[in-house]
Amino acid sequence: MIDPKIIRDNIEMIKELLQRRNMAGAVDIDELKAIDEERRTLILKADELREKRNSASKTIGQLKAKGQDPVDMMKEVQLIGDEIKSIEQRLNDLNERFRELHLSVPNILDKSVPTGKDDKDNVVVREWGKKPQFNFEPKPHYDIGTSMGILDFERGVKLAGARFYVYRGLAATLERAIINFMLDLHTKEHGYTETFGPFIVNDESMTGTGQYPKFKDEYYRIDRDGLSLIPTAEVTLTNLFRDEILEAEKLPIYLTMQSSCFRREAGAAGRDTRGLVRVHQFQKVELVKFVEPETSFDELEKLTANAEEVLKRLNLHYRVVLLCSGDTSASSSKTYDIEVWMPGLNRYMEISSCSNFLDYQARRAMIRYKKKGEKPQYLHTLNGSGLAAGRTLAAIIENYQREDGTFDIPEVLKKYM
RNA sequence: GGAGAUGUGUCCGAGCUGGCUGAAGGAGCACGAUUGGAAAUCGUGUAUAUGUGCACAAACGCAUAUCCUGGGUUCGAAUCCCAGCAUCUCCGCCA
Repeated sequence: MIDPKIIRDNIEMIKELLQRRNMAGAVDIDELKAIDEERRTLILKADELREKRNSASKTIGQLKAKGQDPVDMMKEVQLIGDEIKSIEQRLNDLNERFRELHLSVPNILDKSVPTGKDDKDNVVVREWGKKPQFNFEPKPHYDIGTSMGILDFERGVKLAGARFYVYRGLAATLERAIINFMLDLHTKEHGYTETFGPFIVNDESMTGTGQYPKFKDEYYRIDRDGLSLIPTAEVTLTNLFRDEILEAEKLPIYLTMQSSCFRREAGAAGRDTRGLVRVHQFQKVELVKFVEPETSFDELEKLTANAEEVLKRLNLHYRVVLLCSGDTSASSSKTYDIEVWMPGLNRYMEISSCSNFLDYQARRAMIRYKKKGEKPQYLHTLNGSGLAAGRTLAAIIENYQREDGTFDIPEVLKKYM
């Protein structure tokens, strides 16, 4: 959520924002404004009536204490009560609709974000390493893994359906090694605190980070319990401090957590269907930061660098892409994607996404901080993958492959095997 | 899953035979007085949200709401009723 006062006073700016984000029709800003105005007059009205009722009730109490029985006055106040009740009912409806619309308004974009329609308009900001050269035709990871007997897609389908897979032997061990390596790097060298929490969370948590209410179709929800499987540990980590006021001295807070991530991938049918690239369950090491507002863009650069460091140590060629206005997610004000080179697929593949949400999530989730002697204010949240483990496994298989159909283990992972 | 108990401010803790209680008392914290300095002592202050006033913002004023959450009864609810949630105890179950 962005500050409702900003919307109130800058209708045109918000409309422009929707244009740039390629979601012009997605939110009815005029309706939002109209509802906001109506609810404010009703709040005023209701408050005035309550004031009247409070003072009248007080008088009634005093009169009764003196032994009188002010029947007329009580009748009168009862009518006020009825009026309040009907205003409250209308107000409830309005507030609900207002919140619905308000939650749908995307975040303000940072000035540095290029205007563009989709991923074709994203801007490559840097590259690291170079594409490996092979004196044979490099194969995709799923062919290598399947023929080695370490990736089993058929049995994944048998167990759970399309886009599920099974790791056997080396693949399972290697992914575990990847996760441990990444966690060690982020905790021992980058200053993150290793955290572990629920993979299943309630609706408030899913709303706090922006998954609900708009994108309900993309996640697995257990309706009888009102709980959802997390699509990323960002949900668990960012909601840790929901409805809390943190002391300023505790900031910044850096957290990392490994989790399985569950996504329906609705609407992605037919895209990247093969292999480990797009699946319903994958493992990921997540990075989340809670910071003071003035520092959040510096923190974004550092966060992205932390994720890049994983690829550098694995010696995998990658590039960093600044997402354009149309490709940046609604909660984010600025996002860098890190894309690793996949020789077998012959393209770059997103392996991390690092975003600065400003106070957008903090406002939804009511995460604030307080300096001594000052009022509480919303802090800024950031997150990034550090990295997606399954895709890292796929990248290693493709980049480290040998002509004989097997692959090497990156040097830094050997001690984890 | 079954039975019972509990749920008040930063914390402890009164109130719960309905009105004068945003909430006694204590602790903590902040500031001030006292002191050569400190302890002790004394004084003052110590929530959040929303709306509104001041051209805006800050500060401030006013109003409303908040005693786990949501409903209800009542002229009026922290106090009564209902539902939910959480914690604790006992039983059941279990990696």
